[in-house]
Amino acid sequence: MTDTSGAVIDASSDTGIKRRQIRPKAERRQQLIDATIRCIAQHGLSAVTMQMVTREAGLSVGIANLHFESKDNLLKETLRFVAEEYHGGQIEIMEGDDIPDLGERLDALLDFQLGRGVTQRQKMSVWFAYYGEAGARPVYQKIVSTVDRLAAQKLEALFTDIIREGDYRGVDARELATGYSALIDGLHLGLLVTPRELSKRRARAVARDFLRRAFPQHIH
Amino acid sequence: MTDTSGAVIDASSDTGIKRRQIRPKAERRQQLIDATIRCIAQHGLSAVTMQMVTREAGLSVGIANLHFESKDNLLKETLRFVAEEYHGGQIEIMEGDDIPDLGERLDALLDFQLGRGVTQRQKMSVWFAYYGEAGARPVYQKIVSTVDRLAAQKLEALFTDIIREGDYRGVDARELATGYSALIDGLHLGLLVTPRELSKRRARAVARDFLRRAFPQHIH
DNA sequence: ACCCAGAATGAATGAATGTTCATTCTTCGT
DNA sequence: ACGAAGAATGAACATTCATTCATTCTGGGT
Repeated sequence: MTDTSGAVIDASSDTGIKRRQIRPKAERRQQLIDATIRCIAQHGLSAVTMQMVTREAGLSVGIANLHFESKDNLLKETLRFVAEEYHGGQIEIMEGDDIPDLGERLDALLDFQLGRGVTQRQKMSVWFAYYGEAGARPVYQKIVSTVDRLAAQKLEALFTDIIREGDYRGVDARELATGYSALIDGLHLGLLVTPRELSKRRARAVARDFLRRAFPQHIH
Repeated sequence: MTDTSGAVIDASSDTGIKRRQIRPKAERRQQLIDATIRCIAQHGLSAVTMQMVTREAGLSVGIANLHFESKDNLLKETLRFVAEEYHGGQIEIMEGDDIPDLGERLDALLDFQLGRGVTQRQKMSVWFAYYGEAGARPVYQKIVSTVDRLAAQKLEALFTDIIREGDYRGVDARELATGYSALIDGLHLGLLVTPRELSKRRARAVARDFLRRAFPQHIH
């Protein structure tokens, strides 16, 4: 067997022959999810095969059905992981009291949403691959909307605090939160599909502009 | 042969047996593209098969490879059709001098973008199905970005005119156009994935708010 | 040193799908 | 009325893929 992935885990002998390793279930699951993310990003959701994923993970084909029941389930769990990572990160920033200044907290949120971690092409590809199928797959809709709703509530709460602090008039927190979320999603799309036209730098500027127009005292 | 699609075209005899019809190439192509759109919306891009599409169109499997060379090509042409329909409609409104008032023209644009025609779940599903694959398929990226760039230019031009007319200060047409486009994309996403949380009505309100904040004299 | 629970493997299987092409059928010009 | 051009058909074929499971292997417990 030729190891094309180059991911030799145990190179105890210099022969390059990969030794079988036994690892706990949780670790293998994560390993497979990570490999799935890379495969979706590189080949697209519709082109992903089990062989592709398991080879990317440096494992055999049987293992995927051992830890996840089926391909469908693996894809579902991968979406859940990405969704929770993204929304979890946002929520942590929004409700975290480690940043007392509300303006700075907004900045941190923006940095997270359009910064290194999330905006990596890999993660964005996965994100939108699922969005694309969501129209036809209620399961995906449910996974996304569950975490999405919580994040939306936290954002609304943060905006409400900011509106109170800045005594802004004629601004509806809920509507503004909806708009901001949509704007961020749209910018992610732009970064993914037309990276030539929209740099990450400019995307950040656009998002900051939106916030500044709404909360001029909090964003400089 | 049982006709499950119920699309009996020629019912000249009351037997219900579908008669073979010969139609010009262009018509069949459009028929197949329309069927493809419906299939993608209902089953998702990754689940679409040639059998599914041709049955939906009420035709035989061979016909698809007669008018398009391959499945890949059919999907490509379908994307091109949807992209041109959407962006073409926008551009027509933006550069159309049949609406002299710039504020009204903005309204018309918004109506088109979040109105009946485009926001149908069918079209949105198709739109985002391709976005999802765009990360891995340069062909899709190219098709979308080509029409996208033109629409972005027209929007920037419209905004520039409005800024001049309203004498708005501290507003950059290009940046605002990027933001508005992203906002509309994001709202489409919300309508598709979380229709429970975001109604079409509210999406329109959010978009109007964005425009009002930027061009208060033009949007009431 | 030995054993065994269960983790890991990958060849085999069966189902599904894209594509081909020999054949049938329609239409239209003459 | 006739014939030819080419549109339409769908059974057949080759390929690809998800899933299974008999077998092999590993590492911790005794």
